[in-house]
Amino acid sequence: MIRTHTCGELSKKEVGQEVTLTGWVHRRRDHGGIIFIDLRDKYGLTQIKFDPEINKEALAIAEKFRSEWVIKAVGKVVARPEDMVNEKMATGEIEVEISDTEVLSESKTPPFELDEEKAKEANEAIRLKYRFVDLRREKLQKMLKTRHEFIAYIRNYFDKEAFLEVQTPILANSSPEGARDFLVPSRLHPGTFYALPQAPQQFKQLLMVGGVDKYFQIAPCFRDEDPRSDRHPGEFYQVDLEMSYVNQEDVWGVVEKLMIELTENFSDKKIISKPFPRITYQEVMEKYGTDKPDLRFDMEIQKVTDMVKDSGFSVFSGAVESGGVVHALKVDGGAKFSRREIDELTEVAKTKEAKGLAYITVKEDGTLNSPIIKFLGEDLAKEIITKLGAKAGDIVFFGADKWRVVCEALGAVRSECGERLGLKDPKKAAWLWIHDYPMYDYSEIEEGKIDFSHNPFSMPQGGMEALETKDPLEIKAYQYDLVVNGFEISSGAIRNHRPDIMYKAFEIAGYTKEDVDKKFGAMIKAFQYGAPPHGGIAPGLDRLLMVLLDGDSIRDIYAFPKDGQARDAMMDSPLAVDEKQLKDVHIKLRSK
RNA sequence: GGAGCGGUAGUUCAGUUGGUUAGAAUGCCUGCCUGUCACGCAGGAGGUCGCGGGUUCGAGUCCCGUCCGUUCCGCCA
Repeated sequence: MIRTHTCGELSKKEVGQEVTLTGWVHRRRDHGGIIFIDLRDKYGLTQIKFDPEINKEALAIAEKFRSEWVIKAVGKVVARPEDMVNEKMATGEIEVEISDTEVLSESKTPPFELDEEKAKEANEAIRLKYRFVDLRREKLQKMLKTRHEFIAYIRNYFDKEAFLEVQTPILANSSPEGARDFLVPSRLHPGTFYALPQAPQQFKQLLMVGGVDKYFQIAPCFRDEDPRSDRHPGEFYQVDLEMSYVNQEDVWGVVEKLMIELTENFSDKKIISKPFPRITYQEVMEKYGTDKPDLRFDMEIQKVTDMVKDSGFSVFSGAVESGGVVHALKVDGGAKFSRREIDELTEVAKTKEAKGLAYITVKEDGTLNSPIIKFLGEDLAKEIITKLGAKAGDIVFFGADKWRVVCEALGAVRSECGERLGLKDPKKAAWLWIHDYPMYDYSEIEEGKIDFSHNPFSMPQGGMEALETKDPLEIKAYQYDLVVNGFEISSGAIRNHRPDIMYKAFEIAGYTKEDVDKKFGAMIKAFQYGAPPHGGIAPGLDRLLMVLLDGDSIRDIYAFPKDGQARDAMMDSPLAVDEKQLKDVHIKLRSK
């Protein structure tokens, strides 16, 4: 080693020792005759001193040092004078008197300041371009370390639980359901393509058929979709797992225990409820208007359809007459929302296709204020307010439309109110399970057509009998989600391992036997050779870390994140490739 | 693909009803300084106000277009 110690470890114990330190010049304080430098490495900061009485040549070299130069410095550890101890520094009791020094590597002036105490964080675009510099900052060093420990913890957990980690192929097949694939052209087989896996879904199920019994993988997943703040473009990681001979409870048990441990070991958040609450899809949509509710605060949506259907207020009664519902959301302390804020909340509701947002405020003197009272009637308004338990200072929002629109619009308003009223406490973790997802739903693409509402590989509740006898829209699947603080962390299911039930399930969604054989040939074939019942789940590693560490963006969780356009600003990818490379893989670009 | 917000010094930002030579902090450079620790003091360099067009006597400021960034919607089994 070039160094004898790191910049984070020297203390009074080493006083008198001759040491060699290496690192970046973090800050320099040149007093003319004497120069102090805070030398930085991964481990910390140490003040080194260049003194003409110790060594004039070293001082002369140090005069040239600038920010972010990489240097080596040899000297003696000395205790600082009593009144010169720096309590803010871990190594603040000592300093090193340098007798010999050397430049290992010069640095251009950094494109942004690294000193977090001195400067605000630079724009993300410039930090991504110079990620190798940005990574030196304490915040990102901490992220890398935590991510490493997080993954190590997970691996150890599953190892102890007798799971086997198996690497599944990165070059796989395009999957017909789901997100857009990343395609990889085959050179050996002209005109054919691999696809990067959106998830190891089929492989892990095949591992169950292959007798692995309990599988997990820190699995890279690839989806070619537009990014969001909680969705890293292109690639991300899942803690993928699958177990044989299990029911929902078994999967939940394994994952819930892990999530509790991860929350408690890697965040300062207190889990609101253990065991995690379990809510059906139907109930969560009606109460919270989303299948990823933030339960750090209560604020439940309530049904008022029956109370208002004969009110004569056309917005309400009209919605009911055309098969819709009227739901209400009471917001404690919401009466203080300004007209402008209510308008903004209305815009939020409109993003979920609501046409508007009716409301009644309860003023401090208990009287009601609302543009809809004259339509609704004073008495009915009071009755509703009383029923909902609204008191002075509260506001009640109403949604009147189709069931889904009302649920989702009020759900979005609920979330926004929680945000505005400061109810999303960063010191809390509200986990919950959502289960009993519908197996089918009306297709969003084709009017009237029935399609899988979630994962086509899920086992329908009631099995073959349900498929043959029930209204498809009434059939539930053994399908579940895991949510924390309003983020969907994971989806999972007990899988359909029976070829006959599989064909039937796909038939209802409009797929023929031939379609299934063609698209899921390997899996359907495998299920004909003795497939154990199995199920699993796949928590998103990056999103989970982001939530636990309170990151603003999923990009904070990666060493080398893509930018908002799915580019790597540092490597400048994606790039055009040589004509020869294209020829090798039998690709001809369409001329522009 | 659609909508909102933004683009001024290396960086983070300010810039009034359109009005002289576009500012601050920090960084950078030079000089001074032997106990600082976000050292201090003095001086200096640094700007295609994203780009193009328009209105105007005059545009960083107003209008149109465009590019880039960002958030949200669509999309994400």
